[in-house]
Amino acid sequence: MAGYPQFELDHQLCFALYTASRAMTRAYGPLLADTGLTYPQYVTLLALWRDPGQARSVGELGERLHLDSGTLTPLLKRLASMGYVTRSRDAADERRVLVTLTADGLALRDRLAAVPMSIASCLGMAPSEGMTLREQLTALTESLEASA
Amino acid sequence: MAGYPQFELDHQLCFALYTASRAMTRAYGPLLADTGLTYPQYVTLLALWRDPGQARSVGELGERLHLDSGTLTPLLKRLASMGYVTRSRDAADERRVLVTLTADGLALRDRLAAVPMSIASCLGMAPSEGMTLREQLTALTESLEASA
DNA sequence: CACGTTCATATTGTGTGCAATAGAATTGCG
DNA sequence: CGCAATTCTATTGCACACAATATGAACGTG
Repeated sequence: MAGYPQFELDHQLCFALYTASRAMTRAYGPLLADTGLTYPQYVTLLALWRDPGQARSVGELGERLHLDSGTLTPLLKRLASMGYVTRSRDAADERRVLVTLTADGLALRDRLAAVPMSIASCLGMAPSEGMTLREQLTALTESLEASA
Repeated sequence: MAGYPQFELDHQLCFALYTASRAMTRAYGPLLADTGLTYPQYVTLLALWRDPGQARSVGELGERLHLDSGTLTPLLKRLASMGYVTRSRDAADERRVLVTLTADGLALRDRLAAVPMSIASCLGMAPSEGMTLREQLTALTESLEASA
C-alpha cells in the first residue's frame, strides 16, 4: 500500500512555513523582552517608525500589516496603555481612529536599533539569500491572497 | 536624515514570513470548512495519518509539530470531541496520554485527499520551486531553533 | 434634506500559541 | 528500599488571529 504521499508532513510547504514563522516569532521574544513588546506589536511599530510624525488610521495600519480591526484594536490599546502610541478619533471623519507615536514610542526605535542585526545572525544564511527568500514569500502571499 | 533602513517593513524577512504564514492558514479555511477543522488541527491529523494504527503520545506529536502541551492539549480535546481521535492514558506509563485516530478521523484522509492539490494551485509557483522554498524554510527553522 | 447604503472601527466568540506553574508518575542514586 | 530529581501532561494567564456582528458616521440619491 503506497499510502497518501500528498499528505507527508515533511513535503508540505504550508507546514514548513507555519513552523518557520513560529520559530521566527519565538526568536524575537528575548530581544523584545526589555521593552515588554510582543512580535506583532513590534511589527506595528515598524510601520509607524517609517514616518514618525504621520498619524495612521487603524485601517491603513491593517492594510499595511494584513491584519483586521479585531486584531489591531486590542493590540493598539495595549501599545497605548504602555505609552508608546496614542489613539484618537479623526476630527475630519469621526469613523476613523488615528494612531500616533508618542515620544516614548519613537525612542524605542533607538533602543531596538540592534534587533534586526541580532536576528540576521540567527538566520543561518547570507543577506542575499535572505533577500531572495523574502521576495519569494512576498510573491507567495500575493498568490494566496489573489486566490481567496 | 537617512533614517533607519534596517527597520523598513518591506525589507524584513520576518514580516514576509509572518504574512505568508497567515495567508496560507487563511487559504486552508474554505477547504477545511466542511469538516469543521482548523489548520492546526489539520496539521495534527497529517501527523496521525502517517501511520494510522500507531498511537502517539502528546509529547511525540508536540515534537513533530513543534508545539507544546499548552497548545496541543485543548486542540486534541477538540479533535476528540469531534470524534476524530481518542485520548487515553498509557497503561505502561501513566504520565503519558496516547492519541489514536478513530475510523472517522481516518476517513477524513479520503475526504480531504484533494486538499494538497487545491492549495498547490494557489501558490503561483512550480512544484520544484515550492520544494526548494520548503527546504529553505526548514533550514531556517533549524537555524532559528539552534540560536534559541 | 431625508434615508438607505456604505464605510470604519469596535465587540464577541472561538481557537490557537506559549511562558509559567502545577501535579502526578517514573527514574535513578545512594 | 527511600526519596530527590526528572519526566510528562494539564492548567492558567495573556496575547494574538479572524469570522461574524454591531455601532455609529459619512455619503449619495431622489
